Amino acid sequence: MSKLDAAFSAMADPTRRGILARLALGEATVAELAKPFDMTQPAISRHLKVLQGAGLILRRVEGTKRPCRLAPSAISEIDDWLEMLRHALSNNYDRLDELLAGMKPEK
Amino acid sequence: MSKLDAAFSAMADPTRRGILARLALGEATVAELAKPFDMTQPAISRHLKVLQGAGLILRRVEGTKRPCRLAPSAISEIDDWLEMLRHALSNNYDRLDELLAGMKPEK
DNA sequence: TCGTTATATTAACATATTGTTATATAACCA
DNA sequence: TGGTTATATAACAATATGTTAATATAACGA
Repeated sequence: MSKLDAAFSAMADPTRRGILARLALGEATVAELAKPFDMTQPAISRHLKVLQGAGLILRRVEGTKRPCRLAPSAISEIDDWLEMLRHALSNNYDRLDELLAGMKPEK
Repeated sequence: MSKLDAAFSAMADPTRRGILARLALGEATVAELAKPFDMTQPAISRHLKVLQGAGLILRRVEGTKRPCRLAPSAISEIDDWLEMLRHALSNNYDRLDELLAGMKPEK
């Protein structure tokens, strides 16, 4: 699985986006991250594994705790790829299409 | 499924990203989109359905053809959400990260 | 050491996704 | 008309994903 596959796929889950949103406020432990969700701790652990595998979060060891935080380079690959679409959409590549679509005689 | 779920999930597949990349160059029919992939036409049709469901592409009817193009608002919701992470990552909200990183009271 | 806390791992299961083939629909063209 | 082209849908198998429950590991505190 490519890095982009993993990153987009990880972001596709609302629980995981919730976790990322929480981490945007700062570091948090697994228990802290699990709190807001109506979900078991193992489920959260697996979501964290997915986020880590996608390079979106980093973890450290502090006693029995494993605080998580956003990976500094988290969204760079995603952003790079989206830049291609952004460019296509901001320039008038698609305007010509729209124009042609509008001019086509209806049946 | 939320809009964001659908959008991220749609982008998580390399075939669908390939289709989007092709559409960034301009409108294309289903057959044209299917060409580069070692995959049957029905499989491509389903990928297109996923992309359309996620609001990433638009389609029109032209005879027996169904040309596809990027939806103008394609990545806006994704971008909005990523902006939150971008902001969290650019500002050093995580003071602990800052401490661990350099121990410098830089400003 | 013993019990508690924090987290990870495994097993079992249901659901979703992705691909295939076969067939349907609908417009075009001779 | 009838045949071809362009695309969609149905049915199915294989695989992936997400959840819970049960258990394991590992560090803390008394």
